[in-house]
Amino acid sequence: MTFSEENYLKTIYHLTSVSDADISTNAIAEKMETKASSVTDMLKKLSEKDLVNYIKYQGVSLTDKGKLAAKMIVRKHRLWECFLVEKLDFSWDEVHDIAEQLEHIKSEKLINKLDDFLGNPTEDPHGDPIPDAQGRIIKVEKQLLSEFEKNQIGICVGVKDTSSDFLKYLDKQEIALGSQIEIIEKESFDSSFRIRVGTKEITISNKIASNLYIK
Amino acid sequence: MTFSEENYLKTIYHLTSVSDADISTNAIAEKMETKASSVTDMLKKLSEKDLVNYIKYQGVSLTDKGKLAAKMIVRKHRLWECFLVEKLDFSWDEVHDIAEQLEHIKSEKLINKLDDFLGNPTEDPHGDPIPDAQGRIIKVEKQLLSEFEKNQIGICVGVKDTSSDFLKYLDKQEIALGSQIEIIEKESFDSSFRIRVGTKEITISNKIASNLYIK
DNA sequence: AATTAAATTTAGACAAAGCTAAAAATTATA
DNA sequence: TATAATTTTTAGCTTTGTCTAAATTTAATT
Repeated sequence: MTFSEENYLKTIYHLTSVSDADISTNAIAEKMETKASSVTDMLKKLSEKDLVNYIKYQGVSLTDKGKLAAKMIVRKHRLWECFLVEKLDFSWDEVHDIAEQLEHIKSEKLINKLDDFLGNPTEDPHGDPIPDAQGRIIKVEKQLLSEFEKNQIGICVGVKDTSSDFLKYLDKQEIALGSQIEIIEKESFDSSFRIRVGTKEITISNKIASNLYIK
Repeated sequence: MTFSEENYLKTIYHLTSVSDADISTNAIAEKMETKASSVTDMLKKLSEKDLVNYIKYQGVSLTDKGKLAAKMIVRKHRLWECFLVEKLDFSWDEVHDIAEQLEHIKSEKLINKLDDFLGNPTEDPHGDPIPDAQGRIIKVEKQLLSEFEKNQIGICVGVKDTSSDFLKYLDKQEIALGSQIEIIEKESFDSSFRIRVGTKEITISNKIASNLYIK
């Protein structure tokens, strides 16, 4: 499997986890910052290899084989992210691009040994679940902070947006995985939130609240 | 720089370290298991980028820029090999192919952090030197066991051949880096050696002795 | 020195993965 | 429902890195 094929599978996998329905050519093109015509070419190729179910003009979905392959790439990506943060002391906003490269290294033995070396983590540094060697995922039920009501208290367990900008903002506000967050006030005018993080009180926009997972 | 370009640079670097003279197209082709015509194409490209000095029909050598680039690839390869052996518990005969992939990961920060994580090793699991971040190499003077004479004693500090077969043979004979080796007898007929490794006495062929570095 | 052999390069072709522009199918709208 | 707008696909071109076969240059040998 080529790097490019792997990237397409991963993208389709991620898009599927949001929408459930078949994925459109344009959606893939947009996510991958490529052209629709390139996507069409690749879908034919992946279909040929039984990695996706593809019908012209109708969109695409992963076959079982494709889904497992995608999960293995996600597994690698997230395990490498753990390695970078926990062992090499990278911060959580720096690891994505490097993991994007490392996820394509081909060696099952390597990834399973890495898994053991890291103590078989179930989540990556952004709170996303890590599939095991069989592709099984432990789902943690979690809500967006934006769906919380006044006086509710929860623990930050993940981020939806993993962009460097967002993660650096969180660092600045001292919001990390494991932080306790309490809703003090919900401003009805702009849907912003007054929250307590640890001992500090801060105001965050609705956009921020819509990208924080709480349990 | 593409994977392919990096592989050519690395190959030229390795060939240079043996012969010193300009490298021939065929030598590169043979080492890389590709065709001479493909090599010619790539040499033009590398020359265009000032990574090699290339004159038609005359052979090729690395420029300073090319040599530094090659050293950085070798640095990455050998640091990753250390990681695999020391942290993930791979054996020394398993790491080459995986490091061959990992050496192409692009991130200076990553490789320098990995270097620190490993305690800034100066040699890889086969006894080969690891260039530092500036490309400097600590040269250790070492001899082939085959050049030793009767009654000489030394420590095994490296292997010339790093093929899995050879390394497994050494494991079987309990010869490892750091093993003390004493020449008991040199058989003039076939140039084989009777040696003492630790407490055991064994006989090894000249081919084996020609691939073991001793200090 | 002439000829043969070997090494090297050139020319032209191919597969992968991308692109643009045009055609076709689907969806939305008047 | 007919037309317009959007989406998707097709056709053809480009680049990278490879190949084969032919041409050229260098080296070896008579």
